Amino acid sequence: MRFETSTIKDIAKALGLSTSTVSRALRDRYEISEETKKVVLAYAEKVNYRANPIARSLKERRSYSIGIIVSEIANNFFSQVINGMESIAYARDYHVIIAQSHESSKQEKLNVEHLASRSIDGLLIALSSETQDISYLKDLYQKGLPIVFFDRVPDNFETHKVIANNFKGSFDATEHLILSGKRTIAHLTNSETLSITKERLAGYKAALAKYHINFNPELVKYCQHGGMHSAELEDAVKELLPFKPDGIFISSDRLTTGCIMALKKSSPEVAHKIAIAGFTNSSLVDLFSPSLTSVKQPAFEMGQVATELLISMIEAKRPITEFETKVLDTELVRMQKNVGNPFL
Amino acid sequence: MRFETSTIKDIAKALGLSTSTVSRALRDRYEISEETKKVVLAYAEKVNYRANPIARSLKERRSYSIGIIVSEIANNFFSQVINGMESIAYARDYHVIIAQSHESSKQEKLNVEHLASRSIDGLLIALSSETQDISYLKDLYQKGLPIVFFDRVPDNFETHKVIANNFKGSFDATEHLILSGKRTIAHLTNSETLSITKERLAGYKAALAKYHINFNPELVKYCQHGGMHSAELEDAVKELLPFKPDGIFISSDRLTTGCIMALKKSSPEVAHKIAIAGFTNSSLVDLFSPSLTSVKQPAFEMGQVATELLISMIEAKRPITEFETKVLDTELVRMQKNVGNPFL
DNA sequence: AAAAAGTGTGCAATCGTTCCCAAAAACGTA
DNA sequence: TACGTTTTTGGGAACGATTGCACACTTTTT
Repeated sequence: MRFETSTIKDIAKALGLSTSTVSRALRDRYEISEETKKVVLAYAEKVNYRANPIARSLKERRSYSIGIIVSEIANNFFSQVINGMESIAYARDYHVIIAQSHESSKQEKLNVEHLASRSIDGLLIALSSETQDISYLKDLYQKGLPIVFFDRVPDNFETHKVIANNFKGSFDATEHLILSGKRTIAHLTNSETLSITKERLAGYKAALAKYHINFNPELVKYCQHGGMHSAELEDAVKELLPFKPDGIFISSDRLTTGCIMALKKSSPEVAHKIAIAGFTNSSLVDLFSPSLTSVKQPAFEMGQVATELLISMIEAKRPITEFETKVLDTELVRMQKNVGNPFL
Repeated sequence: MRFETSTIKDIAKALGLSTSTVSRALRDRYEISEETKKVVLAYAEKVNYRANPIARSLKERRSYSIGIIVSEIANNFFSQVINGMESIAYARDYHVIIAQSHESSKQEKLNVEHLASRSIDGLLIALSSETQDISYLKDLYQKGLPIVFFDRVPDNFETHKVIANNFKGSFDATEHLILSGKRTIAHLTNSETLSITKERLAGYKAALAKYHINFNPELVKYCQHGGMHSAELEDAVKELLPFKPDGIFISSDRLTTGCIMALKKSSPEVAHKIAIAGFTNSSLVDLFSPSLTSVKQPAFEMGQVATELLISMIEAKRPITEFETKVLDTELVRMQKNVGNPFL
């Protein structure tokens, strides 16, 4: 079960050189004669030499790999973010290791520690909806692991962060509902502890205030597990319906699709009467019935920006003291009236 | 930028033992006195010792990690497969590295070679729709890398494979369309070279034959890039419409959603008049309008089975000579008549 | 012509483990 | 007591790469 790959030693032996010389020729470092370099490179090419990244990692104490933690890859938003991350990472000769927390803080910690022990050079993480205690991340950070947060960020952690303009996205979506004549607008959202939850709630409230609509806390429902359990969502929807909302603003991808599903299942007769606006990056919204207004996050770009920041930290010569929080604008995609109408 | 973790050497020094002894105590191998073992384990626990997987990989020439190649993680089917793989891998102390081919054979090869150089212990792969030449996989396999194919498998490669019962799934879906009274049934499918394409086409043909409907090759459209380019899909749909199909059977996840989208975009007036049946593992089909009949693959289970087979290969004492191709049954989820009707 | 500076190469240590081999300790038996 | 056997431990060589240092050789400087 073992590979037969040629090593630097094999090359050295074959060419009658020392391993150091071969290494230098390959790495193109230090002064080395053009001639020997050419010979070595040619031979390396011939035997299809590939440096062993494991050995290099051990020696250099770094792995040229970046860890990514998201709650789920089966999520439009996150898979798009990951694609953005990959695009930058590959271009800069890093590769990525993806792990899923499944919205469990325990799983999250396990994954982070596993990645750390595999000598990742940096970590890109969106916190799980359960996560409260991030002290283990602080420890790792203090030990020298660069970390960049995206989407779901902690507020008591000084490092680079990349988020969407959650306040504005929520404000716009809520305002859109109001301008379409809705007055009893419910808000279905994620775990109360998440940064995105707070920011999106604030945007929702601000829009209500602008149009002098009273904020009713009973119209806000939190989902501790981010909609991972369908019962959680169905309960929330059930509790909202008695208030007869004419609009719902939903604050995350999974919740948005889950809510429509729950609505259709529990009360198909009202499902089409409630206007829905929600965060989602699903490319399939055009197919949904009832249709909805969606807030799209610049997911791909978010992944790119986060990765650029992380790599800059990794490759920084001196410790970084100034951190940025990049805020990217969301896009409001208004419901298309005729979509979902079977007679068109 | 470096971690301060304690090594086996540190423990040895602190306890006045040799590294060999400490290693043995930790690994629980060879004969070692209960007493020293206890002391070592206690101290290791105290300093929170974590073995360095990189060093171990180098020494043991294995990494306890499994490579996964799919065309895209932003695909319901594949993300579910990956979840199945993770579940088994983690339980058996392996971890997974995911890479995407984006349906490009070049990217696929690059990824595979990168994973191989990172000393993965085995590879789980679904071929890209572009892939024709798998000689590089054969090379790796011959050099000792265990490979298990799933979903899209080559026929000229002797190893374990896990696939869905594509013939039956297609047969059932096509038959369902026929039984709902459709007679001009088009077939939109993937690249002609893929195993799944051939099998699903055969199922489609068989169903037609059973009901004495002539097979018309012009009603079959292939998408070389698996629907990665929306133009490709729109063209295919446009070419099909003149034949006035009353039903379409679509053979992959991305194509199914993409086709409905294209249909709605190009000819909203007929979109709801054509009955659609297609392979998809989207959890959102209930929201789609027009609604459709879907063929669901046991994705999670497929991932589990493939991973179990792979790990059995990795851990096999002697070379394996008998290979199996596991075939898992699909499930037909019939269209719900009232779904998609805004007046219900 | 000798000293200084510059080039190209090899030696050997190192990263953190594992494991072969041998030495030491403990025990048993004659 | 002497010797063999078993158990436990330590020494040290790998695994494949990088790199500081020393050394040889060439070229330049004085």
